[in-house]
Parts: sequence; structure tokens; C-alpha cells
Amino acid sequence: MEHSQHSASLARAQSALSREEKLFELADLFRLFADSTRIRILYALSGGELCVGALSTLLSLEQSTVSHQLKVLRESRLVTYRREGKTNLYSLSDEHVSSILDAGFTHLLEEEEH
Amino acid sequence: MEHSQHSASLARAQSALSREEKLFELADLFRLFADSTRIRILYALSGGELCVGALSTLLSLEQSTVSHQLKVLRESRLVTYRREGKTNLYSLSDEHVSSILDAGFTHLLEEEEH
DNA sequence: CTTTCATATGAATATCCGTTCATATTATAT
DNA sequence: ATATAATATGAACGGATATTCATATGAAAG
Repeated sequence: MEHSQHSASLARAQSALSREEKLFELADLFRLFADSTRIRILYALSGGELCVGALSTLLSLEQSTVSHQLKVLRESRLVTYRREGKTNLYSLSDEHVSSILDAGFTHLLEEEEH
Repeated sequence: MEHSQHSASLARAQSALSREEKLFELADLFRLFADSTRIRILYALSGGELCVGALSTLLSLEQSTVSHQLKVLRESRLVTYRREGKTNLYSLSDEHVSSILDAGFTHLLEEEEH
């Protein structure tokens, strides 16, 4: 298994391995965006806070489905919520969520030009 | 109701709708980054082109595993390759891949500050 | 042409995880 | 206190998919 190619590219790749550990966390992060239900929820919330019922109606999803996925997003700190009477108003935790969505959109748009 | 305002609202609604439709494609895109094997491959390739065997050694993965995931990345056009003798040299298709990775890294780094 | 190295592919297994159904919790109103 | 509305949670089922093993393809050397 000799790779005569070595040298520059492999050396760079090996220095990249110093951040190898973070790549597993990164995969975990992207996994949150890898489901259409969650990404639709996140995008809906990018326009402002919404309650569970509104998300459910807006996205034509069962309340239980929305609630389960909100729990996932909550525990990974991508969304937060505040109580208001009987309803819970959810919103994005920070602007990084939107910037990750935007990076993906940019890729899709440029893909279409081919 | 004023015309210009109406068409402006309609335009926003339509663009919002088309974005909503793209969210399913966006989930598909992020799913490619949601696996540690694939993301490690992509990050390794961000340093320059590498052959299958080098990736396999570098990432301590079976050749078959690397090859299968490269096929996924190839078919989704995130990577390309060129033949050189018996080896296939893989590289990232474009710089958007790196920018998506960077957006994720940025989020992780700011997360750590808490 | 056959051997060897590099890579690709197919099939099978195992694990993960999103949805659903049923039920529990929490808050308000009567 | 009970009813009702909003949301959360638990368990189970089903579908997707990453890995492995075995084998096939392809390219170059002897």
C-alpha cells in the first residue's frame, strides 16, 4: 500500500488531522440540518418566533412531530423558547443558524447554473 | 388595495415558496455533510487531491468504506476525480464545499465560548 | 496473458432515527 | 375542581443507510 503521491498534499492533509476531532462534532451539527422537517422548522423560525401549533399548521406536520424535532433542536441549542401563557414561543438561538442555511443556499443556487 | 404593494407581497410570497421547496434539496445537501466518514473525506480533500488508498490510510477506514462514500460524494457532485495510472485522484468539485464546512466550524467555535 | 496493485461494486447485516399513536404535563378559564 | 387548550413525552414500528465481506473491474508490469 505505497502512495508515491505523498509530499505536499498528504502533508497538508495530515496537518488537517489536528482538527480531525472537531469533524465528528461538525458531522453532528450538520446532521441537525439534514432532515427536511428540522430544516423547515429552522427556516420558518428565521422569520421570527413561532409557537408549536403555528409551526404545525404552517408546515403541515403533526403536533407531535414538530414537538419531537423541537426537542432535538432545543437540546442541541439551535433554538430556544419562552413561555407565554399556554403557548411556547420558539426562536433561533443565534444568527449562525441562518448563516449555515445561507451557505447551503448559495451552493444550491450555483449548482443550478450548470 | 394598491397594485405595487400587492405584487411586491406576491413576489415575496413566491420567493418564500420557492425557498420552501428548496429546503428539501437543502436537507439532502446537508445530509452529505452529516456523516463523519464523508465529512472527514471532504476535509482531507480540502487540502488537495488524494487517492483512495491515501484517504483510507489517513482516516483509518477500510478501502471499501472510502470507495462507497466517494461514490456518494461523486454522484452528488461534491467531488471529482482524475485517473492517473492505476490510481484515482479525488478532489473537491468547488470552493462551496469548503465554505459550508467553514460556516459549520464558525458555529462550533462560538459554541465553545460558553 | 497472467499477475499484481488500486479501486469499484453488490449483497447482507446492523444500527440509527423520524414518525405515529397514545398518554402525560402544564396553564388558563369557567 | 374540572374542563379544555397547548405542548411534551414514551414506546414501537418502519425505513433509510453506513459498514463489512466477497468479488469484480481496470490498468500496468513482467
